[in-house]
Amino acid sequence: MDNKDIANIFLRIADMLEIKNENVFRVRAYRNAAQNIMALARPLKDIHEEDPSLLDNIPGIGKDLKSKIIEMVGTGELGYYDDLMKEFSPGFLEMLNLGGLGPKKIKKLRDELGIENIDALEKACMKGKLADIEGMGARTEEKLLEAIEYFRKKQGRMLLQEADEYADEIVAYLKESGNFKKIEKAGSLRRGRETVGDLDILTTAKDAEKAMEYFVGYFGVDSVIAQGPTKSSVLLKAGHQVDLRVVDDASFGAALVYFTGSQQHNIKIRKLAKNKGYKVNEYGVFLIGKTGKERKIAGKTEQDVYKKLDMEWVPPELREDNGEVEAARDGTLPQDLVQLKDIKGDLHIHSTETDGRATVQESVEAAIRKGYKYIAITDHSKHVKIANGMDDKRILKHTERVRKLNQKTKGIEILMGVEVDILDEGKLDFSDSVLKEMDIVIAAVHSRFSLDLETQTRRILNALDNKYVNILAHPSGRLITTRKPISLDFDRVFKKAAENGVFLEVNTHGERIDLNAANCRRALELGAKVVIGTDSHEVEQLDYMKYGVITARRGWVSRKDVLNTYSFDKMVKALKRA
DNA sequence: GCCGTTTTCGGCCCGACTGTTTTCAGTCG
Repeated sequence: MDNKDIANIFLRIADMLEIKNENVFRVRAYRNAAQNIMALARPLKDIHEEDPSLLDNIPGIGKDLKSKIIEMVGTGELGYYDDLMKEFSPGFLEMLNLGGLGPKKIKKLRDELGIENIDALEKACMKGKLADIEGMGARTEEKLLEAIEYFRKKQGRMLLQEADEYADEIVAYLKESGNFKKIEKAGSLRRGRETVGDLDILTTAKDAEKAMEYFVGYFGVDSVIAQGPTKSSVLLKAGHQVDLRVVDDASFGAALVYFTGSQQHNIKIRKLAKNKGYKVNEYGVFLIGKTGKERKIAGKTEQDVYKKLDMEWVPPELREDNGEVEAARDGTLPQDLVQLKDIKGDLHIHSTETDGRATVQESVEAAIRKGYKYIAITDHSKHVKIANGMDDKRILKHTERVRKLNQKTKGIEILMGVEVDILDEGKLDFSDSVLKEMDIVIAAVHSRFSLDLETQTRRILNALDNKYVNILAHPSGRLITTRKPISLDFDRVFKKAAENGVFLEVNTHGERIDLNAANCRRALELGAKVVIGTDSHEVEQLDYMKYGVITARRGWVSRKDVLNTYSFDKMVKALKRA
C-alpha cells in the first residue's frame, strides 16, 4: 500500500463516518491526516521500517491513526475500514461526487427512498419522488439531474498548463468588459499544483452586479451553478467549474489569501489569528474588542494580512500547510525561491534530428528571443526507435553541425548533448567514447517501467555511476493521466545524485512535471540539486519553463539549487564531475 | 481523532449561496 492508497482509505472512512453522522471533528481528523499523508515525499512503509516513532512527526497523525497506518503498511489491509464498508452497498458512496449532494441528503435518500446508487437516484428524480421528502423539492430534482449529467461527462482534474490556458482565456474575456479593475487567478492554479480541479478568479469591479452578469455570459459557459452578488460559479462546456468572486479594493488582499488557499493553510492561519484575539476572513483581519465589536486592521494587501499575524508573506506555492506557516512565523522561509527570471537557459531540447518538430536553428532563435544565455540540444539515442533515435554515426554528424552553428551564432552558447536511454542494469545506449564527446549528457528511462523496486533502483543507480552522466531526466517516469511512477527508492537515487554531482531534472513537459514538488524538497534535503528542463519538442514548449519553476518553488527550491540559473561559466564548471 | 506560548480537557476557520423554508440546514470552498 502506497501513501496514496492509505490517504484514500482515510478519505473514504471520513465520508462514511460523515454519513453515519459522527462527530464532525473526528471526520475532519481523517481528512486532515489524508492531506498530510499525500504531501509526504517518503513512503509511509519506508518511514515505518526505519523507525515507527518517526510516524509521530507527521502532523495530524496521533495514536489511533498511527496504529491504523501500521496495520496498513504491515498487512495491506485495514480491518476497521473493511467493517465500515460492509455497511454500504457498492456505488453508494459514489453519490457523494454529485454536486449539491452531501452526507445528510444522501442518508435521507437511502433511509426514506431506498436509493443506493446514482442510477436509482436518477430514476427517482425523473419520477418526482424526491418532492415527498422534507427539505427537498422539484428544484432539487432538477439540480440533481444536472449534477448526474455533469458527473457522467465530467473530465478529471486539468493539467496545470491546461488550467492556466483556460484561465487566461477567461481573464482576457473579463478584461474586455472594462468593468473589472483587478483580476487575479487564485486557487490551486495560483499555488501551481500539478493538476487543478476548479478555476478560481478574484476581482474587483466598478459594478459588482454587472460584473456577475457579464461573467456568466462568457461564451464558454455551459450552465450557471450559482449566482450571487459577490460570488458566482459556472460550468464550462469543457466540463470544468469556474468560480468568480468580486470584492472591495479594501478587502482584496485578504480575499486573495482566502481564495488562494490551500484550505489547510487558511485554517492554520485563522486558528493562529484567533489565538491572538483576531479574526481572519476573506474581508480582512479583525481585532475583536471586549464587547465583541470588530475593528478591521488589515485586508488591502496580502502582505498586510500576514504582517498583522506576525508572519512573513508566504509565497502562494508554499501554502500547503507543509511547515510554511511555522517558517513564516520564525522568519525561516526560503528567501531566494527560484523565479522564472533567474533562468538563464534550457538544457533539454529536442530537434528535427530525432522526434522534435523544431530545427536546431529555430530553437536557438527562440531561446535568444527569451534572453537565454545558453541552451543544449539533446536528442534521443537509438534505443528509442519510435522517436527516431540516433546511432553513433548520426550523433557524431549531428554534433558537428551543432558545433558549427554555435561558432557562427552570437549572443548565446549552444551545447551539444544527448538524452541517452538507460538500458537494462543501467547500461547506457551510447558507449563512453561517444558520451565523452558531449558537453552534456542526460540519462533517461523510456522502457521497462514495471521492474520491481530493487531492480529498477539498481538500474538507475548504475546509470548515475557512469562518469559522463550529468542529468537524470524525468526521474519517476510518470505521466500524470496515464502512467504511474516507476518503483524507485527515491532516497537512494537522490543520495547517489548528490554524491556524484548529477542534477535531477524537473521536467516541465505537460504530462510529466517530474520531479514533482514533494520529491524536489526531499532531493534537496538529501543534498542533491536540480535542473529545470522543458524537454521541448517544438518551439512553443520552451514557454513551459514557468511550470517547472513553479513546481520547484513548491518544492522549496532556491535559485542556488538550480543548475540553469547559473551563468554559462559556472554552469559548465558544475557539469564537471569529480 | 488531534492537539497545547492560557489548556492533557475542551476546544476544533469562516462565510456565500441554494432551496425550501418563514428562520435555517446543507453544501461548498
